[in-house]
Amino acid sequence: MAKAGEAGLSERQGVQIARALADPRRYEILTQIGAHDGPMSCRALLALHDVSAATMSHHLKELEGAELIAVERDGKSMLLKVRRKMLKAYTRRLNKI
Amino acid sequence: MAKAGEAGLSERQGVQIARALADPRRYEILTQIGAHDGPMSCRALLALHDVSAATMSHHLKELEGAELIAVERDGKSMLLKVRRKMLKAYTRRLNKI
DNA sequence: ATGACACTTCGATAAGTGTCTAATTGTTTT
DNA sequence: AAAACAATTAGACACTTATCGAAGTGTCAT
Repeated sequence: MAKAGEAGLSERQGVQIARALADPRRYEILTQIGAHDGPMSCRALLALHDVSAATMSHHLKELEGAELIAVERDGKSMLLKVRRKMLKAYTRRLNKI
Repeated sequence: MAKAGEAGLSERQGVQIARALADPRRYEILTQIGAHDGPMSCRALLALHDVSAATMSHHLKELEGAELIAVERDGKSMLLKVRRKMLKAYTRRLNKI
């Protein structure tokens, strides 16, 4: 019996993750959230990318939609964390090819 | 061009692989080549997809450009194989996030 | 050589996407 | 309440891409 965390991704999830990872900026954003010490804010990411807040918001929504990041809100700020279990599930799928 | 072994992927390779995997049809093509017993031909793939030969050619070029498949020619036919080392290198990169 | 087969290339098109500015919503501070 | 701050939404634009049909290239069979 497989553990909950090892369940396979749905078709839709697979596609959404692949799409989310396909944009270089989004990939970079993901690595930056991952490398950050503790949850990262949208503001902190904006300091690292020369794009408008609207564009950043769009990218974060894609990453959240793909469930590659977890988003919490703390007052005005966002708290962003990488969902590594999701990444792991995705790579497991790729390695089955 | 970097080898797929233990060496990391270049930035360009990472982006190209992610993009290649982001189209559902291309992902399916890749799994079908992988599931096939021995090298697969373009013709065999065309039997599985309702697209023109031109479109299939385009997708195979993307997969080849990303180095996700190896392409050999045998007379009229193509011989397609999955380059699993490349997939492995890509998943290794993702799991480092 | 002629024709059939297996792709490939070209030009076009419709749909998708990354980006912006401007306007909006929600939250904290004064 | 008003101003400031953080993020979102809406609408627009430029660029990319999945797709096609048609014409081209290389290979095998007759």
